Amino acid sequence: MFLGKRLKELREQKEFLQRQLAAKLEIDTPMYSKIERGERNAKREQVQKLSKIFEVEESELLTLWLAGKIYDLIKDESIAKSAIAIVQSHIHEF
Amino acid sequence: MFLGKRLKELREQKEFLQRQLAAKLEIDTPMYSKIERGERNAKREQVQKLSKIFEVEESELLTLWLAGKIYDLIKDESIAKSAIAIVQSHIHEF
DNA sequence: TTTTGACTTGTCTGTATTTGGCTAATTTAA
DNA sequence: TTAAATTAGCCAAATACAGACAAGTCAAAA
Repeated sequence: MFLGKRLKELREQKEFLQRQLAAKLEIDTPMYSKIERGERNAKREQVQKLSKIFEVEESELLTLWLAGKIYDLIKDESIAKSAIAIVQSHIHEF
Repeated sequence: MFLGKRLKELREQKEFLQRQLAAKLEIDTPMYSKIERGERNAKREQVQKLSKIFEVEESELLTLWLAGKIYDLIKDESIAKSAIAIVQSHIHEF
């Protein structure tokens, strides 16, 4: 999973323990572990907190987080590519 | 919304009433109305039923349905484009 | 101008999914 | 072999959502 992989990188780089991050997010360690492995989805506010803790751009982590949510939606769909193409053609309006 | 717009087209083309389709899906008319206007999400099985009723390819409607779900996820996100780009680069593995 | 029929709006509720906590098991490091 | 860190599994609380129902709008017909 996109976000989890990056969180693990950052955590190891900064030499934090899962339980320390869990404490900062006010969840228990197993829960943090699940987020890191992509077994559970983080909430938006948690991602925002994590970007502060790790001192990276909020948009970096939020992008990975959103990508993961999209991926969960389409991962078992054979029509995934065409659905994404439709969305893209309507996104240019932003 | 993608699916709703197409459903309305098909319904008008075949001259069905909302209440007839609602009956076939075993939901009430307001519910069908909401699906058509994109105020509510159809379930996968409903989309499949509708493709049979309207005699169109199941994949056509399912693609629109999935596109709508993706769109709901990203519509308020400024980072939508980059998140989609990430997903796309990982989708080529199918 | 009433009535009728098609569709929409708003609200409520039961169900299903999500989120998080707890305990136990497993892995890793010393 | 311990001790610490991480993961797995299960249960309860919180949340989201499909669907029902009642009441509304808007046409066109009577």
